[in-house]
Amino acid sequence: MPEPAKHPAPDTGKPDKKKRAPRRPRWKQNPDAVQRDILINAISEFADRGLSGARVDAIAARTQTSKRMIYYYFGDKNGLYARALEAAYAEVRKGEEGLNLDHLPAAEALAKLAEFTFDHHRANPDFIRMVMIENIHNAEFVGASDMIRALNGAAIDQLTEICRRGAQDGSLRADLDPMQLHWQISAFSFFNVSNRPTFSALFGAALFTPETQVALRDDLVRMLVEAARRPAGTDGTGGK
Amino acid sequence: MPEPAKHPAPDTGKPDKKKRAPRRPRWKQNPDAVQRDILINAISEFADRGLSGARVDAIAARTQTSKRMIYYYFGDKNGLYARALEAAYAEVRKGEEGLNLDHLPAAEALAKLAEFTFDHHRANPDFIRMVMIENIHNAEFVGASDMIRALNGAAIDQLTEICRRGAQDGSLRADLDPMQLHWQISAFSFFNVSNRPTFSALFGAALFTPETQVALRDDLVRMLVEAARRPAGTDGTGGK
DNA sequence: GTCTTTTTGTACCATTTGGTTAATTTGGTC
DNA sequence: GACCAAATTAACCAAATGGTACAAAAAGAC
Repeated sequence: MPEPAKHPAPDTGKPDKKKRAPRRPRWKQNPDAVQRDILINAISEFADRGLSGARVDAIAARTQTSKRMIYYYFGDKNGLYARALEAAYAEVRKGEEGLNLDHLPAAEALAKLAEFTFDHHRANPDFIRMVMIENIHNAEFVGASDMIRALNGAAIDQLTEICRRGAQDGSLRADLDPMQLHWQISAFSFFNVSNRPTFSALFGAALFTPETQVALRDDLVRMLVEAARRPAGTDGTGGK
Repeated sequence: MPEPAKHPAPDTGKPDKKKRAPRRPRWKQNPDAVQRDILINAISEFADRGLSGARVDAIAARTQTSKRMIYYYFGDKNGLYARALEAAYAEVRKGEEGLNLDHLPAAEALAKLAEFTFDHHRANPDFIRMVMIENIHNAEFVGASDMIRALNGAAIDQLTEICRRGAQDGSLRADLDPMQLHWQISAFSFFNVSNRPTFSALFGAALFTPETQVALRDDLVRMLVEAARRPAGTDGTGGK
């Protein structure tokens, strides 16, 4: 990770306050690193304070660069937010790549996907908060991003494939709706992170200890997979 | 609902712009109605735009009264927000009163409670959005309100009672945790409203037609109640 | 009625905040 | 090494915004 280029030397010449010869410190160009620096810190600030609550000056202060550069590269606050949102999606997406479900029996693939989603959401609270903020703003920016739509389309495709295999070999109900499944998995996994503050404030932190979280997750996955199997004990495939 | 008291007559005297004798229109005092007017519109504005995004001037413009009165009654923006949050909780709470679960078998009571929660959340999007905003702000204000804590304690008590009865007559598993049940019911019901914007933007509105919502709800309630029953088909109580 | 307290409207202010102007340096090219 | 576009810094600005000062009008006490 290349440093965002700053302060190579505090300027050897005298300060010289006069308008002539302001004698600024030397610096190196590094547009990519500067933009990444800005985006990373923008995500933090937006996730912390929301779109309206975030301050451009605060983002600038977090970075190694200046406010002017934010406007130089991203136009305005909303432009920065839109790019930060996409960056957050992309970042989270990277973490999903390792998951390989194709070789697993459908029911197990479903269980593994749900389990992974729960853990992954939990590990990326800033991303969750960005999505919360988007929802407060009626998904104005998510809707405008082709990239984000493509990313989520892939998630549905994954589930569609699982459903197809499950229906084919009879391990899962044939009338499952991939979108509804996605909705259910997301609901648990998302809520667990998004509403942790109010839930903790009202009922204490008991549900959020590592052990309880695992128990909660496993209960939910079991419940979900059970519901996705054939109605009664018709079959038995997929039982580990 | 008493009108918030305003403009009973547009002032009979001449306008008279001079500093002397401004000659304002007559008005009647109605502190309660004015405060309610402010709170209702504050909830709308905060729910629409978030705590930082909401503008005190915009709230004032929504009311029949003036910005000055907001500060007179609520001190500052945060004070108004805190009161609006409490008012939103209280308002939603009122809608929960009719629910009478004590005379139902435990499993049915659980089903009815879950079903009701789903519908009730769906019918109160502004309340959900206030809670979302609170979560963005780390539940700072929820945590500070005894009233809100009390309200939610009651929700847990309700579930505790159901669990007790269910364990006693064997219709529900004995190891159920009321708080976890509350978490599960809330997760579905809350997410369904809170994340509707992004979900719609990404996957279309199919999941949010009235019919699909009912189907979604019933699936979830069935799933949840099924998981809360005794492990296998041990018993059979509660089957309608 | 008169005096005090509460409630309301108008105009205003200080600060914050998103955004900009203009100068300066870098790094490459001819 | 002169020249130029892209990158960067520093200082600045106008508008928006939370909050107030002040005076006037109704209500309430006596």
